[in-house]
Amino acid sequence: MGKGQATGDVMPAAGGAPETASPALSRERIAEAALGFLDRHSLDELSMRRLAAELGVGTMTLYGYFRSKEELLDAVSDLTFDRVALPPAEGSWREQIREVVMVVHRTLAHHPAAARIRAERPILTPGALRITEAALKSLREAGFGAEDAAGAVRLVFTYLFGFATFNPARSTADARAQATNALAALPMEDFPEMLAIADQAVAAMGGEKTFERGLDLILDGLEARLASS
Amino acid sequence: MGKGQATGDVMPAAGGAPETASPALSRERIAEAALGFLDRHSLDELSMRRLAAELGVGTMTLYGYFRSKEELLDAVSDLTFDRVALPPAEGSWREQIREVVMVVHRTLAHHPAAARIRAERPILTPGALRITEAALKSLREAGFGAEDAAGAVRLVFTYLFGFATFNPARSTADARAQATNALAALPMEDFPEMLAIADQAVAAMGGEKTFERGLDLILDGLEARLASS
DNA sequence: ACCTGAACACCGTTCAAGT
DNA sequence: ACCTGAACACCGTTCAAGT
Repeated sequence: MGKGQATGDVMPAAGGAPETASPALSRERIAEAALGFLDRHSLDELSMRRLAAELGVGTMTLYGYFRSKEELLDAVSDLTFDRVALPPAEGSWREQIREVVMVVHRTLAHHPAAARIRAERPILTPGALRITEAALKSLREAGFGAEDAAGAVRLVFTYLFGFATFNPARSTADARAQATNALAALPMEDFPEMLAIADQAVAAMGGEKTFERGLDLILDGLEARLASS
Repeated sequence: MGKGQATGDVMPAAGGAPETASPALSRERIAEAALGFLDRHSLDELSMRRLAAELGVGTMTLYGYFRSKEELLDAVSDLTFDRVALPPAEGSWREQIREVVMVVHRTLAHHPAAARIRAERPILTPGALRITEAALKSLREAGFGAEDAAGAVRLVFTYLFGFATFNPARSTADARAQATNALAALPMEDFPEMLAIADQAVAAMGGEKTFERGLDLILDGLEARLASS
């Protein structure tokens, strides 16, 4: 499926090529370049024209490797998740799930566009499902039923992608300042609760600690479900 | 803030105007039209040109009401959340939170684009924060500390928007068939767990039951947190 | 005051052609 | 086999003008 369509990653005329010479194009190399672009710019800024220019080729050259921009973005998504290195399955089921989730979380934090690409399109490629498979194995061995395990995986997936998409990237000082200002502008009489905990509300808007606290709460819920079955 | 920039919703020359005559333009009426468009089409399909055409005005007319497409989308988002009718605060804190979450969930399910619009932009308008305020009130009265309450609200927000964005809309038969096929194509030796529960995995991909099961698990986690503090 | 066409600087993609 | 410019049908938005 998919990846083998490239022409082989042979360097052109091995030997004293100048450093500016680029290796032969391939689906992989183009997807790689797109991923690199997306780590530096937003998804909206990625265009076939800009990407081609960055690779030093004509725009239409890319269409020799991908049928459409959508197919290219699918490849970027695959590349991202193919690279996730699964942690060894050690410790309790809770520790195992936690590790898998954190590995995916770090990937999404490092490649902010990866989650966005996936919006409304399901993830159904082997490279990505391999991660689901590992989580499922830990849960089933711990005693979760088929339905509970499937629901748990889905909940965690929704949390991972939701967090990556709807929390200010890297919770910049800028985003915090903006939020603080917006809250300060609220009328005290209509928003007593929010204003009383404004500091904590702004802190909870993003960052590692917020992610992990939410994850731990979900794991608490899973633990309770397991105990009562 | 904002909404009062319109010129007033006066009908033009009240009287025997033909039915095709449209009421005077206003920020509200344009945002309304955009929301209607988005309920029938995807976010990608909304363009200033198409929206203007649908309203029977020139494209540039819209720029007399909104400085940019982004500002228009913000208004659509505001409109959506302004309309959420908060349920009466009755019953236990858990019932109260559950009701608020379900009301927002129904809104997002009815207006699929609303969540997408919000990706990476925080929600900080009074109409939306009013919902947060209600949730916060229930949690604080129940005894949640400032940090726990802020974290709970954030977790629930992430779940709501993550679910709306990353689960196949309305879990159509089409999406299910696609998922079933993709799973059936996996090699049995690499995906034993996934294939053993394929039916449940596909069922968990979307739908009301999946949403509510995830929500109840989060509420279980919150309950445990409250009990242990 | 309110509305707008033309124009500019972009898009993704088809097509017919270049080597 | 691999690459590509021109062209088409779109975008959001600026500007200068219309009533």
